[in-house]
Amino acid sequence: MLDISELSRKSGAPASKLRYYEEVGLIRSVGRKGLRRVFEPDVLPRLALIALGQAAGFSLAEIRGMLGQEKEPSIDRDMLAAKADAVDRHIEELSALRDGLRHAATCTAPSHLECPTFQRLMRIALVRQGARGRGRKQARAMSQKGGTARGDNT
Amino acid sequence: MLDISELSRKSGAPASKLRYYEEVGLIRSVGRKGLRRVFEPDVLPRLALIALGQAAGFSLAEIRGMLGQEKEPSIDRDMLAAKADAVDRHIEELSALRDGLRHAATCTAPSHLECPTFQRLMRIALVRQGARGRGRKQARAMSQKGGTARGDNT
DNA sequence: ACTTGACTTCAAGTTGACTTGAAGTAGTAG
DNA sequence: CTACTACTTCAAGTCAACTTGAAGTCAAGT
Repeated sequence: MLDISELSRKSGAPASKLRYYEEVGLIRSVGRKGLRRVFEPDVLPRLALIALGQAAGFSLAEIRGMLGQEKEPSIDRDMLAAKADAVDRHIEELSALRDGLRHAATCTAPSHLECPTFQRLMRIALVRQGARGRGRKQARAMSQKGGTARGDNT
Repeated sequence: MLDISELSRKSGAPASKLRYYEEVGLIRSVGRKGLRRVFEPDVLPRLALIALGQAAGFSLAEIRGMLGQEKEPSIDRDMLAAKADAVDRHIEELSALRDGLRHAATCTAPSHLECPTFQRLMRIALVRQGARGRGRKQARAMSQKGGTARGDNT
């Protein structure tokens, strides 16, 4: 059993974050000692899991969905596989970006704008921009709002 | 010369975003026709460049720094190379994550918590969490705030 | 000349993920 | 028994990157 400061120390997350996570249902404390939360040690791996999900680009809401409220994470395997695919696509995009950046760094064309590689990059960038639902925040915000997102004014 | 709606249509970005970008100094309009902004066509590649930077995980502030206010982007090549390296590190992390996710999706260990691969994943996640300045928003927020970020309450 | 509709400004709102601050409480050391 | 300190709650603030809304303006078509 851990109190919040121990958990904070061991996990590296500030106490405020841990309280927040509890508040939004990502972790649970198993009781109180006086006022103080008491955590089971298994929240540590769970926190790691959460950090993992974030690193992979998922929102806390998505992560909560993936982890469920069970004690044992019991992650949906199809979900996981789908997420892996999503990460993979992200990686491909980033690879293209990296290549483009490297090229741009060494390119001697008079202006980047005239460099074909740079132009290819731009196309990639535009594709990304145009892509909906790629797991970033605006996309989610839009989907919640219901999507008449292009019209600037009525 | 383009007006904002043409630019919006061609770039795929809503007009509000374009106004916002101008406001924060990412793009410039070269004049007005009546009230209406008039843009030179070269803001199109510039917008692509901005989208590119975002895709690579940079903040608009960073991108503004990279692009400078010159008309010709004139990107600092060392900067670019450094960014490419950063993207590369990000890719490596994501690759590990993807591998881990895939494994987790097919892993038959009684609980993920007991699976060694999953544990490795967690270590990666914790490393990521511990790493400062990895180019995401909190990191930036911290660096601006000046960093006494661990102390929960004085 | 007048209407129209696409633009304009400016302030305020939104979202996610937290942090910060004030004010209160309780286990523990002395 | 009293201080002390580390916790507690709750509301409010922050940050980036935009979006939304209200109210105004102006160029062009009829």
